[in-house]
Amino acid sequence: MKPTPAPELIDHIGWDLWRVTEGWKRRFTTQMVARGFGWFGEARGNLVQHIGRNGIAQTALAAKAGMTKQAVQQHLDDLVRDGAVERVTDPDDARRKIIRFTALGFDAMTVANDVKRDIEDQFRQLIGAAAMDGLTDALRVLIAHQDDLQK
Amino acid sequence: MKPTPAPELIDHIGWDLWRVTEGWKRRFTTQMVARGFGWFGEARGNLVQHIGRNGIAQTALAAKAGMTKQAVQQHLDDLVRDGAVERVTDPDDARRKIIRFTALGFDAMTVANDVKRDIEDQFRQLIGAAAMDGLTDALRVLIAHQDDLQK
DNA sequence: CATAATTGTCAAGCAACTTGACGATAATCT
DNA sequence: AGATTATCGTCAAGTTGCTTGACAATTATG
Repeated sequence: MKPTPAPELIDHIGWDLWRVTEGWKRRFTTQMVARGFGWFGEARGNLVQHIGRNGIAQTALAAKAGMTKQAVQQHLDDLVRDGAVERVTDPDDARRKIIRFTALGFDAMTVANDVKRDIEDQFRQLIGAAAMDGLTDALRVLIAHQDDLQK
Repeated sequence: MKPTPAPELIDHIGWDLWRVTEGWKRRFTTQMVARGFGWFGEARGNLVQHIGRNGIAQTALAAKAGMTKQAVQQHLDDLVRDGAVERVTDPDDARRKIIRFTALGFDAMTVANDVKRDIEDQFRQLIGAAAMDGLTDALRVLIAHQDDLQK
């Protein structure tokens, strides 16, 4: 006697975005594990992508990654332990320590880039080249205006 | 002298997706707080959207939300404490407890739906109606094929 | 009716953060 | 110059959102 299955759940863009993003992350992590870089997890990937070719100081890295310096430090402890990056004291400022990729770290980044391209290609195959371009453009515009709609 | 082949970071779709998704979540949470539903946080929102109008058992809810029943239980403890849902023992099965919205819970869902629509409208204004439709379609296709590209 | 499965629960632990406090160093200001 | 102020990295502890493991109560199955 209880009909009314009623659509109480709105299908919203945020939910769609979340699911696709989760799918992307899951695939990326799976692929990195499969290629022997299992220590290159999700959180570390998000951090490590801000380390440039020439290295970066921890605090600057934290700012770029949008995390506290303490959070960054904890991830870096692990990354140093796994041999992906190294901490070098800045000769110009004894307080500062520069984070730089090791050879292993560069390898991981190269593989990560390959994986990203692979996933992107599969996306493109699924929805078509035109839709893929549209998707990218739309996301870029939204990102560019992220701060405008802060409120 | 730098013989580094140096893989500089490529701009990938996953990063774009992540940033837009984060922006969406941040805005949603901010708006819910502003409208007096600060207890309706991000994790709870993801869970609560699977509670139907007629309620649902905890284990079934966990399956829908893709979490363990223990994780669900912990969120429900909070939601019960905040008066958003209630646990009712199923008359047909004394083991089972049905999770149902209270009046406050329904209010929260209504407000949440409004907020979602608002954000969606702002997105549409930014990128245009056509691009918004394309975005939604693209995301839906990718979601639909999520399992195909499991590997 | 004995055994197995399911439901919810208690407990402990882990990952990815956070805030707070602090010593070492560098920059700025009298 | 010296004294204050700011910055950098670090140690410690707490929070959130999950996880795995164990278990009693209840229902389903042989």
